[in-house]
Formats: sequence, structure tokens, C-alpha cells
Amino acid sequence: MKYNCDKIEKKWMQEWSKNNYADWKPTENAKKKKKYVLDMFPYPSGDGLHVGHVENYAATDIYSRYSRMKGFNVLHPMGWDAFGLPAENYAIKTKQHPAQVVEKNIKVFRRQIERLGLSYDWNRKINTTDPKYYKWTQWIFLQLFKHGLAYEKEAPINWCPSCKTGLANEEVVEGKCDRCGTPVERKKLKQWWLKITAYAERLLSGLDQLDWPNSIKEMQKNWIGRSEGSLIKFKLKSGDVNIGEIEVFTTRADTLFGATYLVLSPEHPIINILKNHADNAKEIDRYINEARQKSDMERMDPTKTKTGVEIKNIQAINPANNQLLPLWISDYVLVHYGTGAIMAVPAHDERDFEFAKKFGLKIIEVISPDQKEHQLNAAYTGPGYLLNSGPFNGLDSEIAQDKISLFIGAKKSVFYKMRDWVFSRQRYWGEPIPIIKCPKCGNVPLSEKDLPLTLPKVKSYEPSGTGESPLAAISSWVNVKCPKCGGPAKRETNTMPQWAGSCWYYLRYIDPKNSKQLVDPKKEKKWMPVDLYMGGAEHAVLHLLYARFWHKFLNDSGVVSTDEPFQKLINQGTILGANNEKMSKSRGNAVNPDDIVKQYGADALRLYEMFMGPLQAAKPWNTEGINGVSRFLNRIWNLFSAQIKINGGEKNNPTTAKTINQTIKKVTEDLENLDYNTAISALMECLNALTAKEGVKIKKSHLEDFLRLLAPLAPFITEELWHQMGHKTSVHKERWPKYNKKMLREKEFDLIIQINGKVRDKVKAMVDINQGEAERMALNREKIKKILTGNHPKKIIYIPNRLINIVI
RNA sequence: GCCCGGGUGGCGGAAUCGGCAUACGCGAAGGACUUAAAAUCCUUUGUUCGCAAGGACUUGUGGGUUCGAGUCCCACCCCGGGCACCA
Repeated sequence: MKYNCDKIEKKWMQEWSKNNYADWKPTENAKKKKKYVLDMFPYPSGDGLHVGHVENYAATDIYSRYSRMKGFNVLHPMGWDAFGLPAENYAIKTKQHPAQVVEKNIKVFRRQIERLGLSYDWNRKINTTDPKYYKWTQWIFLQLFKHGLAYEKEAPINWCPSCKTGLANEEVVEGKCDRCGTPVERKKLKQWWLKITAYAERLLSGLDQLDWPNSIKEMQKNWIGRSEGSLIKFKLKSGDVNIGEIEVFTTRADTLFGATYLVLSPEHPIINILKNHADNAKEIDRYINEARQKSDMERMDPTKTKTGVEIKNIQAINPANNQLLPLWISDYVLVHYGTGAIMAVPAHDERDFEFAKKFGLKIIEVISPDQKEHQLNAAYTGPGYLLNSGPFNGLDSEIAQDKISLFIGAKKSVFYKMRDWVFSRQRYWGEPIPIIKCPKCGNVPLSEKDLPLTLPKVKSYEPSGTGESPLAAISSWVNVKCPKCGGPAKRETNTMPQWAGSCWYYLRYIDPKNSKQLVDPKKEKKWMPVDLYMGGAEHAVLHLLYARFWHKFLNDSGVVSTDEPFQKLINQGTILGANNEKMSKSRGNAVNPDDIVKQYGADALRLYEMFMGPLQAAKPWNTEGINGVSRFLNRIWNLFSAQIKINGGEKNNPTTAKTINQTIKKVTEDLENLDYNTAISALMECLNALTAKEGVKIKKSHLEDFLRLLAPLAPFITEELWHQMGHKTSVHKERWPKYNKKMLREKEFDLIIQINGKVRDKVKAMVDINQGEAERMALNREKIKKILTGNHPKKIIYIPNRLINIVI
């Protein structure tokens, strides 16, 4: 009889859900060691689950099931990250309320996930749009506000004209909106910011202790972008009049004698003062205006040539040698990094070189690897020895950095590329920011007892595009009394970005129904940190950085006991279409997991995705590949059906016993390392060995061990066969099998005979023979004798129980 | 340009410590069963020379270390991902 996967899988799906998923519930007071296995929770989109979700969730499910069988107390939860732009945009498009859309989509996701046999403890499910949940998101915001880490500031921000909202730097990819690909504009808006920069150093140093992929750690390091350098002050002169000073940041104080001009960012505030002393104020105004008009895309375009304007009649004094330097304005200097001003050393900086060439500015070589002067065709940015640097000539450039800094009294300083996080969005579908704006008292935080501040129902939740949230239109909600002075005040109408809810959700799973606290500290201590966190690599500098920031803050506030939330992180590789391109509807190469489940079953889909290749690697979908695992399951079904019919044997077959023991060893090691592809290979080899002799009775315990090994990978078929073998309890409650070392010991091995490193022959030999015996065996072989005629072995290398290499 | 991965049969991939390269699966070819097809089962399957026995070659390219290299070292080429005027 053929294996009817659909019928059997549905039967067990219902059986498992019967008692509220009791089997997957961790015990709170167990003495068992804990394991917290977490998936990046999905945004429940209208498209339903895709094969990438399945890869992610199947992988952690296998690990969770395996860990339970190993005796761990496993926390494996799931929930919904349902606020944010995609839900809102979809709702607008289909003319529904975002809450309705989310509710519908969650139902679909839940059904699909259950159909895959994923062993989540659904009693702990969370939803970021549930007021009982976002009460605590708002609560964290209030704590940040009270600690001065949430502040309001008017500044030019990234503005997506299509999504009609501000964006964080992390959400801008190549000058375009991460969501919709529209080029981002600059817009000056009053916004809420989170002071993530206050944690820059700790976010950087904390990476060392994490078991994360190198690439993600590197991305975060680069994003934080720490630079050590010196702050150098340049006095300014207009004619003989002193008119203040400008401070610049440099990592190359050793090149100070090569500075031939200074450059200010067009947005630098000092320009307003300097303009009054300049001959060409009009020209300066024109340049600054042009720069302001340019989009980020235009300003950052690496192919464009540098532009700039000189502030005429003003000069800076080089503190090292009192040389007078011209002062320029150019948009290649960024206002928000360092001091917004630089000293230009064209000989040793590519950008300065290009600028100097274009505007005919002096180029003075001060660093030379061979201590000689050169005709420079490009900037030399490497290390070397100092030239043209007065008392410092001949000094190693590394050493000169400190010496010159000291000489001119420069301050050592550290800057980071990372900027504060723009935290408000001009959209409807997000957590309301719990702040009241009072004309007398300023920003007044809502009292904690007034949380949650629920998102009001609104007729039109479409973005206004004016920089105001749709919430601003609901006067009954907006107009309130100031909690401090009782006077008329207004609510903050911006909402939080989609990342807010996901910054701390892993904590809520630990204690999802607690109405008094974000999380009970006892429970938090028990379960944190997350032992295995899995999800896509696209969150490298978004969610994964934001969550670490909040976690460190919560740690400082005493809410959590650990410094880092996610100890081990694994990124599953992207599943590509059969044509090796990214899966998408428009490319026509998308695979719908529902179709696969219908045709082959959930076990087959899970097994196939795990068998495709290493978890972390990107791999193309192969429609025919799934036949292989489907056949594998059918052959298991046939073997067990036949064995159950002949009612198993109890006689021990040493060959089978060895096969089973080897498989237990291999599968255990592979599951431990999440090498699921090779674990499945090993089980296939095992099955091939078991089915080799038809009609032979196989010992019941061997068959049972095989089912135990396969159970985490293919939960449905193993449960069915386990029960067919007469068991009344679940195979998933079984203990993980152990192998017997004695059974693995071999008596014989294949002795490989090499001549000059080339395999020429092989012969069966007893394990642990010594070199003399091995040599005798090898040299006695006819084939070897033939090759050796006329040659005398110079040297013989014997690797015990492996090979012998005869060198001639 | 800089930083991280990676390159192994027709395809996905395996090779844990430097020791039989190509496990496992897909596909393909031939055969069995069948009136036939599907399904299933069996055999073959890196390239190349050879009737065969057997030989030569082969892990992106070129060099090196070693008795022995997919694995280690140097240089280069290609693919994927990230960052990109951050002083």
C-alpha cells in the first residue's frame, strides 16, 4: 500500500493540537537544562508562507525536537510582527483596515505552520499589534525618554516620497527606500530620535563574545564604523583680524604638514558668520543652495566630479607651521560626521587629491615609503616616513600621529559612522508614541499607568504626505489636557517604526501574559539568553542591531540579566528559483509551499529543504529533487509495513547492529551541528543497508532506533509508524538513542597501497597491524611487485589503519 | 575601491585532523514487471585513450610546501553578499 501522506499527516496534526500543544510546553520549574530556540518571527504578509520561512522554521523545529529528546527543557515559541508599512500599504491598496488584513493573514500563517508539523508552544504566541503587547513597547520608550535616550530634534532626515514617511539610515539602501526602492529625499522635520550612538562602543565590543556568523559581525562593525583620531583647531584670519577658529577631525595627524586647505560642509553653521567677512558671499550662498537642492543620490554619486567654492578673504593657520591655508566649502564633506570640517591633505587622501587637482590647489608630499620625494599622480594613502614636516622629518608615520598631536596640543577623539536612530514615522499603523506636547511644559511623558495608549480607530489612515501622521486629523484623540499643568495640550501623532516591536519580543515569550511586568525577572534569568536564533541575513544592521541596543539598555535598567540577547545566530541561505535567480512572482519562479505539501506532504517538504545543501548556503530549488526524499519516505513506509507484517525478529544481526550504531553516531553529531543535509544522507544510507536483503527480519529495537533518529526531521511518518509498531505514546517523547562504541569497532580495514602518492592497489587487513606487517602485505601484492620491478623503495610511510605509501 | 563568503561530475552537494576525491540525492542510459504507460525494482554513469587487461588526466587558473594537497602558503581570475566621499 502506498503511503498516504496527506491523510496521515492531517491525522497527527489534529492529534498534536488536541491538548493545547501540551507536548511542546516547556516546564517552568524543571531541573532539566534549558534551551531557548527562536525564529525571527514573521511579518504575516498576504502572500502567506514562502519556502524561505519553511527552511528557517523547519531547521529550528528539528533542533527543538532533537533537544527535547535529548532531555532539554525547550522553549520554542512563535508570534507575529504585524505593525509596519507592508500591512498598511496592502490595506490601503485593498481598501481594508490594517487590523483586519493582519488578522486574516495571521490565520493563514497559523494554518500553514501547523500543517508543517512545527512544534511551537502556541500558548505563548504574541502579536506586536496587540495593545497588551505594545503597552510594553511604549513602556520601554518611556524609560528611554526618562534616561534622555529618546529626544526630539529638528533635522534633515531621509524621506521616502512614495511611503510618505521618514526613514532611518539603516532603512536606506543605495540612496533608495528599503521597502519600495524610491530614491530617498532630504526633508527637514521635527522627529523623535533614539540615542543608539550612546551604545556604539558597547555594541561594538559586545560582538566579540557572540557566536554569530563572521559576515554579520563584520557588517555591524562597519556600520558602527569606529575611528580613532585627533581634533585639531585652526585659527581663522581675515586680513589681520582674528575671527575665531575651526576644529577638524583627522585620523592622520601625521600628515598635518601636508594640509594645504580646509573644507567645510555646506551645512556647517560657522559659514553664516564667516560669510560676513568674505568677498564672495553671494557666490557662497548660491553654492550652499545648490547643495541643499541635491538629493542624497546626487550628492553621493561617486561618478560625479567634486564641486566647491572658496571663502575668499579668510584664511586658516596651520598650527604646526603657521602656514596660511585657503578655506573652501564642498559637499564632499559631510556635516554629520566628525566636526563637519576637514583639513585637506591632497597628497595623501584620494578625495582631497581630486579636489586639489580640479581647483589648482597645492599638493605637498609629507609621507613617503622610501623617504624620497615623488611626482604624485595619485594620493598615497599608505604608511611611510615623514618629509617636508619640519622637526618630524624621517619619523615613522604611525609614531608621528601621536607626536604631532601632542606638539600642537590636539585632543584625542573617537568618532562613529553610526548615527542616532530616527524613531518616528508619519504613518498610522504603528505604536503611538506615549508623549503629550504641552505649550508650557514641553514634551510630557504619559504616566505608566495610562499605558497602553491605544491606536485610535480612524476613517482614513492614508499618509498625508505633509510630514504629519494621519493621527493628527483625529482631534478628539489629539487634544488632551497636559498631565503636568492641566492646560490644553496635544498628543504626539507620529508612530513608532516597524522595528520597535521586534526589539524585545524574545523577552515577552518568556512571560507572555504578565500584566504587571514586561517579564518576570525570575523567568527571564531562567531562559535568557536565546541559545539559538535563526533568520535571514537581511536584518544584519536593522533588527539585530536595534534589538541589541534595547537589550543593553534594559540590562542597564535592571529589566534583563544578560548583556546580549542572542548568543548563537544562524542565517539560513536564500532559496533561489530553479533558474538560480531570486524567487519572485514577477519572475515566475516562485514555489508555493502549500502546493508541495499537498502533493508530497509536509515531511517531504521539510526533508527536501534540509537536504538541498548546507543551511547557511544559498541554493536553487529543483522541482525534481523533491522526488528523491519522497521516494525515501515511501521506501521507509514499505520496509516498516513489511516488517510489521512479519512481526520483526529479536535475533541480533551484527551487520545491522553496526549500521544502526554508526547511523546513531553520525546523525547525532550532524544534528548537533545543524548539518541536516548529511544527517539525511546518513539515514538514507542506513535505509539502503536495511532494505538490501528482502524478507529478512530486522530486530525491533533497530527499527525503533531508526524511527527515533528520523523523528525530528520527519515528525509525521515516524509518529504513524511508531504507533503502528504498537506504541501508545508519541515517538517525540522518546529518549534520543545512544550508540554503543563497541559495536562501531571494525576488525578489518581496506589498506590503501600508494606508490609515490598514487593509489595503486588495496587489500583487506586486520585493524591495528604494525608497519612491518603492512609493508609485507603491500610488497607481496602482484600488482605492486610489477610496478616496483627495477625500483627500490626509498622510503615507506604507513598511516595506521589507513594507507601505506611507497616512495621510489 | 574596501570588507566578508564561495568556485568540486550533466545538476544539488559530500569529503570532521593534510591520507581511497565525487558519499547521498537528482537527472540520464539500459534492463525487469506490464497489452501499454505511470509507479516500483535491478544495472551503468567524472573525462579521456583502449576490443580488453589496463593507462593517463581531473576539485576556477598558475606556482609553492609535503612521501602525499579539494584541504596549507603565494599570486591571479570569476561568482554571490555587504559597505561606499565617514576625513
